[in-house]
Amino acid sequence: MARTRRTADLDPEIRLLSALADPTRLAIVRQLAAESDVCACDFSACCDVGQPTVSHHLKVLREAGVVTSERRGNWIFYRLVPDVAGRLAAIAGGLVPGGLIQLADRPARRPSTHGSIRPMSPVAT
Amino acid sequence: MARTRRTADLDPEIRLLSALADPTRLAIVRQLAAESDVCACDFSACCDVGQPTVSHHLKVLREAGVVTSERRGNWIFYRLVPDVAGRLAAIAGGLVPGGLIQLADRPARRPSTHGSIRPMSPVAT
DNA sequence: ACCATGCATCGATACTTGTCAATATCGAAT
DNA sequence: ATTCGATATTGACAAGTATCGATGCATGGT
Repeated sequence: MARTRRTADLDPEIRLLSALADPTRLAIVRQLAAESDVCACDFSACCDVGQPTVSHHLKVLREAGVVTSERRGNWIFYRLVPDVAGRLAAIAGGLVPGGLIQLADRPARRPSTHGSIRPMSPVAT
Repeated sequence: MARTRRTADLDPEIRLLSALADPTRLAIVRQLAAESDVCACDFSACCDVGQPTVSHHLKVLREAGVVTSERRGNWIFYRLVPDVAGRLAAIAGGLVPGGLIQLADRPARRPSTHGSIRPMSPVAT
């Protein structure tokens, strides 16, 4: 049984990463970054998938807080939520190796629960 | 039939995003960002999954170019590949709305060409 | 040589997801 | 009201994947 896999109730960062981790959706998002105001009908052209599929991906992006939609007459225009790049950059910032978010202290390079450390003599208990 | 869903042969950016878009793997990567040199055995503790599952996720991360492994005695230590944060930040940079990569021009806020949804040659009006 | 330990691999299983065809809905124009 | 065009929704299906138990394979200590 899968333990924690529900996409719905995950934290926003996983939602954001998941939303972007698909070729079609990344293409959509990039087109939005370039044009900033794109009709839904334009995506089917760029992404080589059918209309229902585009609609599905737009819904995923909407629910992940990546895009917003606005109806204008007969068609619907999409925009990037402004801080998407910032949110992604923040995740990247948290991954800087020697990072800014240094933890309190790092006792040593050793496995935690395992008696001793040394690469040479792990004497269990 | 799924059209383009193989994780294996996707472009590296999708690979990176997919690798990070999982709670367990993001936790692993964050611990690596904080400690920079972690024994595989420590991840099972932090992530609340079994050992084979951790091993699987580490493999995914390795194949996505996110981590490297080094055997030291009886254990295997993992590290973040240094430029992971940079690669993610680069993706974020490509998503800046008014972005640096502005396209030529945006004549107006209008759908490209209507009359058909499917990929077809744009009929200039 | 043998055994113990840490990690990877295999096989199975359940859940998730990307896709499409068909259909419904919504807004505008007639 | 009717019709038409643009999107969304539904239902179904195939492929992906996260997980686990069992097992295999190194490595190091006895």
